[in-house]
Amino acid sequence: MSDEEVIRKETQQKLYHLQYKLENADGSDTGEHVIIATVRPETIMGDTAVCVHPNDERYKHIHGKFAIVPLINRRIPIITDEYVTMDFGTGALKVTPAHDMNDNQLGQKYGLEVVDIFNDDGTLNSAAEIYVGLDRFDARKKIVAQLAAEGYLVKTEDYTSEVGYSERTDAVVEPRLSLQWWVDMKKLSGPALDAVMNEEINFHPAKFKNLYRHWMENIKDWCISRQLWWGHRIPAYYAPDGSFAVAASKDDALKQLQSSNSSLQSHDIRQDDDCLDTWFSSWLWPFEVFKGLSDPGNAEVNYYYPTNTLVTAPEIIFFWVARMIMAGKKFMGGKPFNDVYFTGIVRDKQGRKMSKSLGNSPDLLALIDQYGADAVRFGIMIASPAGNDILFDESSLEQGRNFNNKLWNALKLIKMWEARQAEAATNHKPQTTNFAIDWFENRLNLVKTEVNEMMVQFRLSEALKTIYSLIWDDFCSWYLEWIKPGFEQPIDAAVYQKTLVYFEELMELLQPFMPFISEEIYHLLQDRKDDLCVKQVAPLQSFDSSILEAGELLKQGISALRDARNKIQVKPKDPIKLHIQATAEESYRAIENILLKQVNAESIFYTAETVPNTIVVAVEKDKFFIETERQLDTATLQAELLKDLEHQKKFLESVLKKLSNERFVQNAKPEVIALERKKQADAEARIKTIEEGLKNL
RNA sequence: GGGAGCAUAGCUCAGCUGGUUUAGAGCAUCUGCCUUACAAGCAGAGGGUCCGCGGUUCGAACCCGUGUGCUCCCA
Repeated sequence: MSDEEVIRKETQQKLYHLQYKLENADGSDTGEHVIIATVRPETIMGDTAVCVHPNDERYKHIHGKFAIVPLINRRIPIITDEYVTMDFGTGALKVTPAHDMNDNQLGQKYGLEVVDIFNDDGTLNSAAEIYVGLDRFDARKKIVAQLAAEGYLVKTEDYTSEVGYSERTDAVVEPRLSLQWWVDMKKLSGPALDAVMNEEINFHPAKFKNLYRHWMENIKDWCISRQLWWGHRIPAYYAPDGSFAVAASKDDALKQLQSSNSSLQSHDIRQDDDCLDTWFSSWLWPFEVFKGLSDPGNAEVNYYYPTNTLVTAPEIIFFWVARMIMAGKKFMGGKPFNDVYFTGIVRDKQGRKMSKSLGNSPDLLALIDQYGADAVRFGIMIASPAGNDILFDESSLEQGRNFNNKLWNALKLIKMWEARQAEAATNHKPQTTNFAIDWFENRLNLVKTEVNEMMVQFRLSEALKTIYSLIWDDFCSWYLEWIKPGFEQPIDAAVYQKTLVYFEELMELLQPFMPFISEEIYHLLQDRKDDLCVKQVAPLQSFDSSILEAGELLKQGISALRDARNKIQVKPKDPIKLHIQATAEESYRAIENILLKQVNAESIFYTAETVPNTIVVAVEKDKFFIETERQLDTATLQAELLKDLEHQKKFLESVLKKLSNERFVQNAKPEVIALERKKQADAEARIKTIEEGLKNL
């Protein structure tokens, strides 16, 4: 059984002090004894040495002598090793190589005999010589009684130590030696290590390369025998004399064995009872699913191998990923896949792994009922960068649900326009909003490029965040508001058609993350015969950054004016008059209509001078003057402006400090310096604006 | 015991090659809005000694060293 399945528990035991008679090398009695302490007196029949620490003064005189195991009178050597703890028990250790891991290592080091005294069922076998057939615990009682009766038991004390129990049956685990099959890994690991270190195979995230390297450089041989009923039985066959053959069938094995012993018959040979480790079949998976090993070079394996991307958990890098790479290199002569994407483990809010015994796994179907399948996908994906565990929290599912709702409402809005657009053709003259269309088209192309880059790099949660923000912020909060016609006004047919196309393209981006709602909206927007889930993605298109910059100016202007309105408590319904002192008036031509509508201004004037009795707002290098009928609370305003002024001055100071540093100017890249100069100019302009604003109050 | 990783806002986390207006998102908080798509919403705001210390650099959340705390893996 696996070490993993051994549960160590503090257990109350008895420590028995037993005395072993000592003999000289020539077999004569020394008249002395050595006392050992043990919790498992029934294993003394497996003892093949007594070990003491070489520096232990108490035992120096017995080095090289022999001890006699009580009851069975086996003569065993006294050996010395620093492994022995002098102050535990009596400082003399009985060595039982067949039934203790550490003793086994000592046995190998000193070439000790191995005497296995147990049967598979925990009863004593004939090697024990006494109490043969008795259960180990019954034997313990009887042996203690006999040792006491015959004067070998010197002392008994209470003792607590860790004992291994079976995870499944809670039985005390008895270490035993058994015959197992192993794979020599050193021959396989080299090419597999190189493949990952040379980035022939790419790990995502790459941090797992370190872990992989350490494992591969310190690789140990692989025990592939498993004492289980279910699995592939080990294809090894044994002859009565202990010789063996590994073969695909019993007949083949017999033929092999007959070459050295022609009298062997089929009924003489016996197949190994053990099964192969489950990973021993799993490591064949990338090619044997296409019969790449059993039917080499067939059309399927030629087409599919190497595969693209393995998606798996970091905890099985060693068990599975490394071994698949080794098997691929060994049996196929090449890597099994190009990329490996490691997902995180979903944990509960307290960071615990989800498990049946803790009962902390969420009911996925119930969550899907509650939030929707797309919302559950969204909630998990938005929170899981590659290779990092995620703490499961329903609030991200809620975010997904709200996003679904947002998408439906955007669809509802656009569908409303469908009808009004039809009416529009006759009487009304539609308003033009070309800037909004141009801007969103470029914005869409830019974000598509970014998302594509992220997908190539397996930054999936970042890609989803980017798409989410494109849809919610850019499309819904900005674009739809910009093109939205006035109350019961028609929409320009061209704008409407463009909007349908944009919405479709957004659904195309979203499809891998939220397949259901994106497909549904795709079909509801326009009657279509094709399906989004199998649609070929259109090639990326370039974008015009000057239009994007104009869009940024527009957004900033709107936000700054809304913020100012908020602060001076002018209600959204109260109109204002807007005066703009612009460094470049033409940069406002395309966007002024949208700006006017979005900040509820009744008119826009361009001015070269400061406008008295207004509130000043700085946007980039320009100044916006808000003229309003409302009575203003100048005290709060002044405080706000002073706070902002302070901030800007500190900022300017830090920029100037950098620029006055000669070494910075000498060493930094020109574009970095240019940026710092722009920061300086902007900050100075803003400070001037704020100071004028203060004067204006 | 061996190894790997993590530490950034109240919470959960992004921040790719050191320089992008003295750090970003979601949730939570605060202010104002039941505005004809959406109150599961809209418009704004506040909130950070980027774990401590030392170093490299013109420049550090990011690179190096060290300490502390936590997590995972060990055939």
